[in-house]
Amino acid sequence: MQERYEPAAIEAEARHYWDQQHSFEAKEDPGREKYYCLCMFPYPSGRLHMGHVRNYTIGDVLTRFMRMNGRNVLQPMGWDAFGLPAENAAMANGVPPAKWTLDNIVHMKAQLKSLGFGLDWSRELATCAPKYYRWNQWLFLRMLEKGVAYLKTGVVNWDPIDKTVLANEQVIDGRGWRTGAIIEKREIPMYYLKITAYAEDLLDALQDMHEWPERVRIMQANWIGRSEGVRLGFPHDVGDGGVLYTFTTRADTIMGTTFCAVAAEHPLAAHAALGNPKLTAFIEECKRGPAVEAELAAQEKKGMPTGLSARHPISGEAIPVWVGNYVLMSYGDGAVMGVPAHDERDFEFAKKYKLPIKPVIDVEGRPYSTAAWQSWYSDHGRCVNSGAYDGLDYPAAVAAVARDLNAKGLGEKRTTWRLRDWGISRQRYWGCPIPIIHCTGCGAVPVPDEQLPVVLPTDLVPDGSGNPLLKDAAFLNVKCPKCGADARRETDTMDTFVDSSWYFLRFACADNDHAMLDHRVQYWLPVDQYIGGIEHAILHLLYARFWTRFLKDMGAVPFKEPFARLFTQGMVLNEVFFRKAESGRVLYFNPADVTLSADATTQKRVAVLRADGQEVESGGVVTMSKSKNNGVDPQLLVDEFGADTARLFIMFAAPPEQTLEWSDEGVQGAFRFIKRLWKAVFEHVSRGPSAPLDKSALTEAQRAMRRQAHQTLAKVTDDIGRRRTINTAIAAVMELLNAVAKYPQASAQDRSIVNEALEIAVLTLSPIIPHVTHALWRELGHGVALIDEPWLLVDSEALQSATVQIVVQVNGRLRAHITVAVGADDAEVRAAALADANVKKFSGTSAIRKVIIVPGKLVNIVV
RNA sequence: GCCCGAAUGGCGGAACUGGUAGACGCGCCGGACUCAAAAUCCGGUGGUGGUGACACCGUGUGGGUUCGAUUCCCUCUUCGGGCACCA
Repeated sequence: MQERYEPAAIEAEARHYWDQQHSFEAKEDPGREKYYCLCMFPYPSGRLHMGHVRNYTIGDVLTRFMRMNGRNVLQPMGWDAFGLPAENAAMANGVPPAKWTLDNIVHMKAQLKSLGFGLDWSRELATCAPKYYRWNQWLFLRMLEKGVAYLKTGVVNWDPIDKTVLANEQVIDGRGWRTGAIIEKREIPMYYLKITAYAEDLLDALQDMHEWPERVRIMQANWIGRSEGVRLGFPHDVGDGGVLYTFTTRADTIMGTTFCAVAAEHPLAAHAALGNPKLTAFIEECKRGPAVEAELAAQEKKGMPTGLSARHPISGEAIPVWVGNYVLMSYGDGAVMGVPAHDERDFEFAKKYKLPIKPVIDVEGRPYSTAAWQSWYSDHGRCVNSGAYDGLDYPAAVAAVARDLNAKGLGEKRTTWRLRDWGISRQRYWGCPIPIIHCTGCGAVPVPDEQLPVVLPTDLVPDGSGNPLLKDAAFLNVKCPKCGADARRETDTMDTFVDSSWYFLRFACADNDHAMLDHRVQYWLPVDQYIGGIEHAILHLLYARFWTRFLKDMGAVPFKEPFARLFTQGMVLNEVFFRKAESGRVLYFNPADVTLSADATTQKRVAVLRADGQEVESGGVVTMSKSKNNGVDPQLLVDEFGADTARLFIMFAAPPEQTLEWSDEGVQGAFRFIKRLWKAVFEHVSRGPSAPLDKSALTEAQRAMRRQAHQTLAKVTDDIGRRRTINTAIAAVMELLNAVAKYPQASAQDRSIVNEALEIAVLTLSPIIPHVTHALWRELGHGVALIDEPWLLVDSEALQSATVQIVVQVNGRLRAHITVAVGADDAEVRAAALADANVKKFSGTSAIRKVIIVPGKLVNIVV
């Protein structure tokens, strides 16, 4: 065995072995239990970043672990290859998005291979390939047939200079990122998918998904946002008269209503604006406002009276109608009843515009003052100042109000959802074409199945001025499939979330050119373990759940939940550095090109771009991403220390579920540990083979060493298999190796014990650092490659111990440790604790009031 | 603004079901080896007081429950993720 640890040669050799053996090519085998482990596929942005390495290492650890535990594993990989960055790169470099994307895939695939991930590359897919996206188109047509896909107008960001639609990300402070032009909003026709039809099932099913993190289930439930409340109507005489409908979950506060507020897009607002230039201007201002909900909600609440009023449905009192910039047209009926006394937003609004505040709920007699908002004002309580409802509690009051409204034909109990239908039309080139043909005679005609796929041209280069497909005659001009007349292709493409809503199914049958899915889906799916960033907790995962439900309804798959178990890895963060040009355009600089120092006089931190010596601004510590240019290339680590060190380091840095702020301090430690492991095995095998262990003749020291080895095996098995805390698994093996290094080897039996401990260390580390352990396992004298070995079993005999240490507290404070026999009864433990000198000192002469004994662990003496 | 998380030594983190706070690693300090350095090995390392045994303080803030709270409840602060066209 070679004395020096040389990662480059060792890693190449191990990878060569796995390639030769086709170790990771998965085969359907109905006789074996399958394990489908999937990491969210990457966007091919150019190079891997640490977030990718973290994600794929977690997946690889679990895959290799399950494989050694006897499962037939599948771990595939593909590319989420459509999207905006390719168009941006095209504009910057003049290269077609297709070429840029495919080049990136080549590079990133080589990087993934160099990290030793056990991926089945025979199933590789890219969403930008016609053989993949034709099935997007095919399924979209099925959705159209079933009315699940439909056409409706939607609002987009319009850049008036570039005459193009911008993504939310491309709008910075209300201006276009390239032009600096003030962004307008436009309404255009778009295709929507009726995810709301599945809202109830998507919500209810979450309750049984115990293998998903609770926080994800809570986030999805809140996103779907089921609200039980009352729809209530305020009759009015505007126009020919009508009813202004609002929705509330607090019908018990109905008698506290002092105004109504409608969205700027509400018909009543439009009516009131006629001949009212000030209101017209306000409505225009609201409509111009931000499209993004976060900005909308954060902006100052503004309103303006319409001059109209409606009648309170119970009291008949006149209620003024306002336009409010915080009212969303997309939720409920686009109008709210204003109860300032019991809703914080309404309170703020009423204060600002001097509207009356009328308390109608008494919360356990707590005082009410209109001077300032108190947190309990929105709590449930009993109705007061509410006429017939006085004295009723929340459920009784809501029921009574609903009943009364029902009798008047002005409302009823209703369930409202926050979830909206999914708009999938994008006015972009680099995406999956929507298979529709526009004919002046026949309208929007679906492309017939036999003409699929509608192939996206790959040689166009966008220039920022609109969708290049609009200028591509060969793509644009077609004959109408219905009447044969000259017609025009739809140039909108699909949201890239469509691509990622079913790729996990396609890995089962990526080679099938005749059908979207086939029988192999039934063997491999659902995904046993899905792993990806917490940032996908809502959108991607919800869309995939919806898509799978549609496929089930079609009879294409036999299940409705695609991911049996979900693991959400924490984000890898890094500082962002940027400069803002006068045009408003923002340029990001990679942290690797920035030098930090402290200003000599002010001691304030200064960030300087090395290339030009000029200052850059810091944008805080955020997720590593292409768009913020704050990724760290893992290749630097792989080149310097090898893939095993890179993998070990990122797994040891933090628990996989936790956010990780990037720092490479500690990489040396990971490298040092692998070297120590190598050296330990080297020294052991240099002394020649060790004899089989004789378990019947062990000294106490030998027993202790064995106990630690098997405790470590048990801990690693549990940490990887159940807890998914790979960091603590590594720490446990480090402790074992420390103990082995200190263990005196006097006899042949000692050598056998060390041999066993080293085997446990090498095998348990193998999912994490597969290359070096592959080599070490062979050096330890095994003929079978480590990848094909079964996981080791804990020897329960080795875990046994005659005594146990117990902690003794006096009044909850640690005062002593005592050692007692395993299985000692409470009286013995109590006597031993009370006999301890330090315990006597602290309990003194005071009477013992209570003794709490936790068997095998702790004694607390209360005096 | 709303929803979801997080906060523990100089740093990353451990403490799994309410029971020894700081495992493991980094860094730092001291020592061995070396002409020297690197590498490696050994020892120390939360703060304060004490020669010492040891004692007191200590898990973002303020409160609460408990024999006992990093862990449970309430409040606030800061940071991160999401908010429907970034993926």
